[in-house]
Amino acid sequence: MHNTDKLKQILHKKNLRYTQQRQEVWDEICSTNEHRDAEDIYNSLRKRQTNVSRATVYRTIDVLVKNNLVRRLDLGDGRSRFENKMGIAHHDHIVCLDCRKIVEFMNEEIEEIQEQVAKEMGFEIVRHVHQLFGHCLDEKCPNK
Amino acid sequence: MHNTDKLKQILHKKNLRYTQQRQEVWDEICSTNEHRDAEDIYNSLRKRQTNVSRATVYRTIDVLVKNNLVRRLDLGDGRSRFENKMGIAHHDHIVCLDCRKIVEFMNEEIEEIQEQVAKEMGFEIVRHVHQLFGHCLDEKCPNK
DNA sequence: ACTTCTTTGAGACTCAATCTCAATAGAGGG
DNA sequence: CCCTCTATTGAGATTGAGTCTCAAAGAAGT
Repeated sequence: MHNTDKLKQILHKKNLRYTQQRQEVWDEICSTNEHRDAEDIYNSLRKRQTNVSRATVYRTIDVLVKNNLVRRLDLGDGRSRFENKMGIAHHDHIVCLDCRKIVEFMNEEIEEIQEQVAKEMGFEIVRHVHQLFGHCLDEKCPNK
Repeated sequence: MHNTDKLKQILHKKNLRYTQQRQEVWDEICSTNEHRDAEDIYNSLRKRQTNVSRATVYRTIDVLVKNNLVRRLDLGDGRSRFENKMGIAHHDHIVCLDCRKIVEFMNEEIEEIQEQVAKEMGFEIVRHVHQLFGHCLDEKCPNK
């Protein structure tokens, strides 16, 4: 389904209005696979003459996150990052402490064990955070 | 080793000064195994007539975290929680979304797999965050 | 077009955490 | 015990991501 249609569909289902601003924010988020924060997204919009206010960027992102179109990433540095979730399989993240590169990983075994562990401890998991922080072995990375 | 001695030892090694305030903050953190934030710790100190300023509480916690006496926990709700790390084995956390109860877990298998995964992706892990969020099956928990 | 209700923008506000800087106080040496 | 050299402290200002307010603008159904 095209991005525009998907957005319209979801907004309609939730009795929310389809607006130019919401479309612009959604387009901007779909335009890359980087892990950007709200300020980055706001600035990218301004750079291409699309003036959506900061408040609206935040509000729209909230709508997209709540409706599962966008994923919020908290890497513990005090601001949320966002990634387009459309047709993207679940994954977790490895972050390089030197160059701040973010790489995605997914391991079915870990997913299963953590489910089992939670069950044993009397929990039903809704979501999880699994992040690895370390040093990448990339040549171009500083501290090499 | 007694708490006071441990603190003195570490401060000395780092050429930092042993002060009454640092001792008080460290004592307060050692006094329970709850996962409290800086404000909680600050308030507990005031409640027992120990006046350490908010800034000093934050600064002392930083010193303790950097020197591995205390662990910082970021559960994604906008404030850091802290736990005494002295003689405490590594563990991760499960959080109940209803009653905010925090339970600790540890699974050697997951630890090993994540190490392996990181290696395969060209990373050397320094630390990790692994948190499970869901609903506990406790009778006393709301939403039952 | 009319009406109703939602959304937007601009700036004020919140809140955890950090910074500033003058005053205070460890710690080692004499 | 005092001196000097620095580190530390307290009080309040500041930061910065994110949220709130409210009047004006704009969807969407009729």
